[in-house]
Amino acid sequence: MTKAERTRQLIIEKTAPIFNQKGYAGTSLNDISEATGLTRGGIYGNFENKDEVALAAFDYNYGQFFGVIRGRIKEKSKAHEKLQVYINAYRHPELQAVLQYGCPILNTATESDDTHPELRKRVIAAINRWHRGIEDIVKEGQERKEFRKSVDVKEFASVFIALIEGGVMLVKATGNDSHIEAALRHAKKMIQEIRK
Amino acid sequence: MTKAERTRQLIIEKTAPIFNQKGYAGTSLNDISEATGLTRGGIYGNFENKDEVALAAFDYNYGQFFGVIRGRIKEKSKAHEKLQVYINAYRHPELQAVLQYGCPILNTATESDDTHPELRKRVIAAINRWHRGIEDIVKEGQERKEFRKSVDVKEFASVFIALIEGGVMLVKATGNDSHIEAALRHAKKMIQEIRK
DNA sequence: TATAAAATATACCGTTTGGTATATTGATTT
DNA sequence: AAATCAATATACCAAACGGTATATTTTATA
Repeated sequence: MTKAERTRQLIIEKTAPIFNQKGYAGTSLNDISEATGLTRGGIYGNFENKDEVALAAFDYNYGQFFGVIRGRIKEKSKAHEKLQVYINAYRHPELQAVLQYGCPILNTATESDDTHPELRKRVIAAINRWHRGIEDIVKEGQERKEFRKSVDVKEFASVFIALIEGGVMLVKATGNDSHIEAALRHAKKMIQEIRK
Repeated sequence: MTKAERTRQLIIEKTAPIFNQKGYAGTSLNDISEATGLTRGGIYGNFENKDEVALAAFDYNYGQFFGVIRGRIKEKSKAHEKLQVYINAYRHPELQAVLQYGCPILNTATESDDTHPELRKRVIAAINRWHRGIEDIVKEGQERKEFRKSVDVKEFASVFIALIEGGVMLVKATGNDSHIEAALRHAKKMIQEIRK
């Protein structure tokens, strides 16, 4: 790992939380400079422009989140336990840093959908992978006869994600935990209801 | 209505969609100037600063949305029909303009929660009023013996809102209608399930 | 250890930012 | 129609913006 590669990584790690907190438009090069302890030269020697930093930061945030999730899912054998991982994620200590300023997918989605096509592409890819991940778990559950065959897999995944993201929005905005607790409790019920 | 009052209203109406599209940090005074056809003088003669314009714009967007919703709810007599109004809102032509760039509550919530306390206050107030509105409908349904007494009213409202907002996020980000269709279909099922 | 190459700091660029003092226009009243 | 006052345009400000050319430092190679 060369010096530049390490610096690039440092820039990503230090700015990722800032982009998640302040958004793309709200994060300035001064913010980036301050957070990394590097001057403009150090940043532009490793990234072409602010866009590239933002894209890499989103990828990092996304990767952090699903890295932990994937790891926890692998520990589980039953499909309903794997789905449950997403429900427990909100309270998982390893994810506190990433989720401190809200879900990066939610935050980046709402900012980029009408303003930043490149960032939006990444968001779409992230959502699709998350969606497919849930689909796969449900399908697996169906094949093992753990879940009913009648479940509409895609529909389940959409509702499951919408619930979680909606709950995150409500709790981050209001500071009132009861919102996400309600959403997650409902998601749990959904899992129970598709079990045979 | 004085000239200044009309101008103030014009500024709000013209900038409200822009703030919803580009966000607070992403909307510049040039944007405001362009959209209204006014120069800086005309804007700062009617608003103290950019913050005031943004706050007024949010209130306007919020008011537009719930104005239409409230009107439609009044037309309905049964509680389950009133809840259904929220589900149909997404496709209501009168709301197309407001929802064109996404839900203002969702957009403003994700941007302001860690950056803009004043804006966040408005968002919280909006969410609370929405939440209470749903609570009241469900309570009314319980009193008329249309809904089960066992329903946790607050919990129902949180899940209902989370579903809708999560669905809006997914459809706006991906452009794939199936997400919100799934979320709204599920919300409809939730209404059916609390009916006696 | 001298030298070449890579990585970062410095100092700057033009543009855009939010905001203001003042001149000018438009409306209202006498 | 003149005078007055409210409302908007003009012209400007300092600061912050994203970005770049070049000097300097740090690292790796010979």
